[in-house]
Amino acid sequence: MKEVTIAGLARSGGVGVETIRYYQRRGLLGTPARSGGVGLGGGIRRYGEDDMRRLRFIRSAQTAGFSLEQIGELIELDAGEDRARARELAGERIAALDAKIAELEAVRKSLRRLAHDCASSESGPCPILTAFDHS
Amino acid sequence: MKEVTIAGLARSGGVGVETIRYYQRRGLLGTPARSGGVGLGGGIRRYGEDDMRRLRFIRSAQTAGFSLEQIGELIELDAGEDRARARELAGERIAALDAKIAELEAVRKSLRRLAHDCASSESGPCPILTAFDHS
DNA sequence: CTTGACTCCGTACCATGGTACGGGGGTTAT
DNA sequence: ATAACCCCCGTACCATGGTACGGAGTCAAG
Repeated sequence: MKEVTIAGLARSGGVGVETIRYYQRRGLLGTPARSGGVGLGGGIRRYGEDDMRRLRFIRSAQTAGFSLEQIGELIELDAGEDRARARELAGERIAALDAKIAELEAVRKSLRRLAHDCASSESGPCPILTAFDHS
Repeated sequence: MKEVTIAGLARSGGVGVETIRYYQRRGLLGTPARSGGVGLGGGIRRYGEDDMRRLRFIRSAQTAGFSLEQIGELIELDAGEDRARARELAGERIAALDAKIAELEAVRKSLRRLAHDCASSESGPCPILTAFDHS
């Protein structure tokens, strides 16, 4: 069942070991019992498929623009099955994504025009540097 | 010629006074001489159209995803007329915007599907909470 | 000529999402 | 059994982009 150490888990998620430990501190990932646990300082923790799925979830949700705090809430919902709340969070995020995408598209459009104008006129001030004035 | 105090400038840009002062510390905005300058501590600084334009530039460029440091560079280019560098910065930003927009669109798409699935099935675990697993 | 709103400035603090350090011990191959 | 490498944990630090605090000076109105 493919159990790995913290470094393996980190690699599987494309993050650093310290990031895993950070997520544990934030309560987003659990800290498995130490195996081989021999007295002082004990052994080494082993992570399995569940942890990898959880980690992937965190990274995906993060890409989706959820903050770590919101991700924590999502994870708690997972236990509580509060579908309404989950949909609410998703809806909020979709609206925010729509707005952000529209904004970025507008910016990209004007930046493209500017870069083009700048390239096609060799004299005078570069329009990139003055254009942001008009909005 | 409509000169204002720092609070007026801040309002004109939709930011707080402290933000203006922060930009000054960062070298993004200048600090005009104090008018009424009477001895110890002097008078109050007045800001004009140039400052407002500069502030608008900063906020717009920020919306475009430039960091304050990059904005500082852009402002320096404004004096130096280095068109090639300006185009380079714009090109980098456009590429980054393209990537970010594509990413956000992908996320939005899956989130939309998920919210829909969650709404249309009233039993079992809400798919929002498990779906991020598959990518 | 005082009151109240505003300014100046330095310095400290905040949230977010990590990243680094260091002293300890564990595990594995040679 | 010794080196080379990994893990554990607490604590400190980092970048970014601000926000807050507090004492002192300034300015316009009443």
